[in-house]
Amino acid sequence: MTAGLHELLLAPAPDVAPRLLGAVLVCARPGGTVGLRLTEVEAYGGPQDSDLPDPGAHTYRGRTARNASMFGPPGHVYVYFTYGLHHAVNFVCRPEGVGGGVLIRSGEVVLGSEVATQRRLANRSSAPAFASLARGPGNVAQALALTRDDDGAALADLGTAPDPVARAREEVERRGEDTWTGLVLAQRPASDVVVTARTGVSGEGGTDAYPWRYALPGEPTVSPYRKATVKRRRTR
DNA sequence: TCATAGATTGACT
DNA sequence: GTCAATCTATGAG
Repeated sequence: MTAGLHELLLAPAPDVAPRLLGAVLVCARPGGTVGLRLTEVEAYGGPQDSDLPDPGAHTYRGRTARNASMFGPPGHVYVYFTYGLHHAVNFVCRPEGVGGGVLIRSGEVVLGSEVATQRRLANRSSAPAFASLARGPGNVAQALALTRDDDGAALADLGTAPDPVARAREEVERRGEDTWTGLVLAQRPASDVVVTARTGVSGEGGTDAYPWRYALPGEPTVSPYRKATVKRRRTR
């Protein structure tokens, strides 16, 4: 028997993150329901989380209006807006006040791929390939239709199942058209996990000192590793 | 008040 | 490989 979701989310993010691989995130909305099997996540520590402060985390410099939900109770989502056009989704972990979380970077769409495709088409000229429906944090949020409006929303514990996709499908049947967000954990934790430095994080937080990016091996839905971009000075 | 960088993405050279 | 989309937070002036 495994611990429940909310118990799991009390642990430090680097412990929680690999355990979430293979879990299925379900976002039911009036416009359609999408289920995502998580294939790539990143851990972000809170300022009080350990002896190793995390300069790559939004919470590193303390609480602001934007990141407040990261300091809230675990088992909720933190959705932030970045680069003026993308949203990204985190699960809040650690007890209230600590400020840690796990960023959902990529996943395989296992329910509602047609809905997800339609949503992704809003920003593109052509339909994305199946594997890239939810590849990269911005695309995950778009496929699931998560925005700042969902920041702080509760994450329902849908239990642990040998077949999380089947379990998710059941729950969608049972709950019907209501708006809700939930997670089914995989009964068997991934035994083989790829661990790397975090993508797109500049400075010390993006180095091997923080090997907090976790992915399932051989999954086409995992985003390619990118170094943080070095922004050049604007020429005018 | 202004400048800069960012847990990014898609289009383009 | 480069670049633009342009919100949010921070630090310098």
